[in-house]
Amino acid sequence: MDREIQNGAYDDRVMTEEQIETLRKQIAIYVVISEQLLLLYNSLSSSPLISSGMNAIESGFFDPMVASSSAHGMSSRHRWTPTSMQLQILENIYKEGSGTPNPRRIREITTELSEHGQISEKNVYNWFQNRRARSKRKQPQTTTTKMAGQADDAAVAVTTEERRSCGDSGGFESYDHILFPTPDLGIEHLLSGKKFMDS
Amino acid sequence: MDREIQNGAYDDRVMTEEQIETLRKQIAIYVVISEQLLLLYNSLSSSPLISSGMNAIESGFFDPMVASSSAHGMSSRHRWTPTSMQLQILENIYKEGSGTPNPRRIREITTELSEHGQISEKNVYNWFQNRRARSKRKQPQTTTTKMAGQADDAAVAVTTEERRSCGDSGGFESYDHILFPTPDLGIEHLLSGKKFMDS
DNA sequence: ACGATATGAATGAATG
DNA sequence: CATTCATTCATATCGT
Repeated sequence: MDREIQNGAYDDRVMTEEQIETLRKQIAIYVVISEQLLLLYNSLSSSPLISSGMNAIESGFFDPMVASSSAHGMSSRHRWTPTSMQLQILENIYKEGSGTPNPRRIREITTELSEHGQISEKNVYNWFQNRRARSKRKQPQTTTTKMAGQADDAAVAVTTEERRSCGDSGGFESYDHILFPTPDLGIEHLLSGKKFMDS
Repeated sequence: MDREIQNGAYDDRVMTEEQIETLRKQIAIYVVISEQLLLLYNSLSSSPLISSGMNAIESGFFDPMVASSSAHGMSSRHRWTPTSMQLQILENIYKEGSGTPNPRRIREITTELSEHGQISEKNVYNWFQNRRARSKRKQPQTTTTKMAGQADDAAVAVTTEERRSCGDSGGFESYDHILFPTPDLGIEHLLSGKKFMDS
């Protein structure tokens, strides 16, 4: 693949491909781990975990967002916050649907989503409104409008492009506040329990 | 009608950053999932779980650059920090009564500010949003401390400006788009063996 | 180092 | 729909 150097510095990217590659590996590994664990669990437990659609997750078992909010008492649930499940579903619908959810559809969606958490039609409606409005903001970039004639930082090159099609790969972009513990969220601490910190 | 042709765009995050973010999120998700599953498993069995399917990881398969990443070399995820110059200009404009940051105006401002450092329309937009919100909520006044329009802006700006000259406007993003792993790495297939919409 | 504060950014909800 | 407001999250900086 060819990349065009816009700033003349192909080497000063904050993250090298190598690092990125590592990230990818990590993900792949986690996929495997999760699958293995799931299998393991299911093999010796009568409690259906995945067979029932991974309800454990929905039940707040793992949803970090829910967990965090509830930890705070959650008494102040002024503003609805979609659970990861709900978000995923919404994203899915958004992707296929022309983004023009008719009232009837809204109702359906709401019903469906209500199985994964508290939600109202209004929420769904708003969500789609916002989703659409916000994706409207691509970044054609091009701040070069009239950079006048200064010549200080030519290194700046907002390589913007590519719409915000982020919701795709899984629609899990709402995990921003997920606990991303320490930079070294290696699997070590996962595998060795919480003892790896001991040293 | 002038739809956002190619300029506007309050959302102009460099996509590399975004993609990396997505990767990080995915990993984070897997971390959580794995932890939960592990916990589940362990609660049911005392068997050596680690030696089961995780060997692959420990065997060095897992090679995180994690440790080196967020140390301080900083990856891409940095929030914009206005330079003193930019801040002054912003404050100026804010006070001038153009408290109505019209999209049009935003663009102008951005262009101007971009001469003093990396900045995007989104940054400007956010800045005004926050500035206004903050002013409103912050009415405690009476605190002759150092509020009002004294030297709040300049002081802070100068302080942070030099100090935080690390990833500032200079060498920010030059990286191009990174290749994205297969979207299939999403945890969908993990979470659901079924479809979400049973409608 | 940890905790408080300031502030950039994300986003649900409201308004036109 | 397009914008704007309000609330919240996350992180940088500073204080003890």
